[in-house]
Amino acid sequence: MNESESHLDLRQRKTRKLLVDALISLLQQKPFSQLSVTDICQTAMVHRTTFYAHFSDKQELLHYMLHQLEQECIDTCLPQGTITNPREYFLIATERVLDFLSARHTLYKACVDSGASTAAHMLEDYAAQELYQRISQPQFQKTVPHIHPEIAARFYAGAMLSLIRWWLSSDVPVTKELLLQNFSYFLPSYETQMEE
Amino acid sequence: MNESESHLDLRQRKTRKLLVDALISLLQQKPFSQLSVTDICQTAMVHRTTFYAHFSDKQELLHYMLHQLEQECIDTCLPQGTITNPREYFLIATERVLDFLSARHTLYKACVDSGASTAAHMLEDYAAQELYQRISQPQFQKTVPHIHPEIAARFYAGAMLSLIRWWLSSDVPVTKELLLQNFSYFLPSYETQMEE
DNA sequence: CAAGATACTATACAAATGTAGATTATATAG
DNA sequence: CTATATAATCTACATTTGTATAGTATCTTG
Repeated sequence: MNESESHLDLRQRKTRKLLVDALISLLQQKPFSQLSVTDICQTAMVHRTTFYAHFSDKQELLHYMLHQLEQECIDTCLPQGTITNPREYFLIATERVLDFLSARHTLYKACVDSGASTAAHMLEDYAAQELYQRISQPQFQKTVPHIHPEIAARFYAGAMLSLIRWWLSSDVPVTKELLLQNFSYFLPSYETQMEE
Repeated sequence: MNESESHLDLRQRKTRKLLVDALISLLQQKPFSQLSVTDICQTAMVHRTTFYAHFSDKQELLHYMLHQLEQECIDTCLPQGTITNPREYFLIATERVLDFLSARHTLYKACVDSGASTAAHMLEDYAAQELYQRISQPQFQKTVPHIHPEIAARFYAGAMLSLIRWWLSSDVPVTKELLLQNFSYFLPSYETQMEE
């Protein structure tokens, strides 16, 4: 998606950036449901017909914005390189995503309230895809033998994002440290059985 | 939610049922984004002003409909009574939810495509809540000692729904049996360590 | 069953939506 | 730099949305 973006006309990229920035700015003030396409275009200083040349409605703009946010999150938060220790890999990823979304808490909340697919929900599909590639590495597969790698990816991505969504949405029912510590309990240990 | 429904005026329940039925019927033909409130009201034979007396927009009607669907799913699929074997509990629940949603595949797909919160996503919050109550049972807690019960609930609910969503959305990449068998690998075993 | 409450209908209207066609401005390739 | 393609603007219009107000039908309570 990002690479296809770069092949866009300069004018198109400019227009989309203006619209996304306008949306983010307006979401700090009003909930998504109360924003009109007209509002967004006025703030973005883009003609309304131009808007419809890019997006079929405001929902589509929201998804486009979330898509970019997720890409940034994935790039930033998922550890690069070979997985030598799956347990550590998941813990690092979870903590980073938690921090990433916490730092954008206002925007995250606005998206959750918007009734559209939440950032976390869309993130899950991305995260699962990324995890799938990494989980396919032989190093990792040793830790969950006989398991379909995509099933493992979906399982851990879903569990991870579910916990993150819960933690961000609730009013901090437990500390981040406790959450991560509990999460680690469920993770496959490396060549050994669960410790206590 | 359901119990508050029953306290509604007869006329209101009738109107809501007509609107929900109209929505479900129309979703068999067009994607949600192409439905107008006017369309829905014509099909439902309900005046448009009446619609707005119940829901602020079509998204809200969609959520209302999904809410009912989820309630039915929870009631139907989650095993009742005391949990004597957590592993079996999760497996039964997963299989039943899978079957429940499979039987409503057209509607499920339409909701996923609608860009609104998917049924599965909203289901997750419900399922987690329900699981939380059951996981609080001492019988279950023995199997995951020292774990915050709500964290366990969110973890398993997220993982379970993630797999279900994946399985329903993809074009059946694996058999249902393999999915369940793999899922069982991740479940806490009863008073013993992970088997190999 | 009658009275009062309240939900539905009807009409009207301002605002927003989504689209079509013509014109202007700008990016890109040669 | 220039020609060409194409994106953005502008205008106009039919449709939809969301709301306000008044009248009609229906439910519920006593």
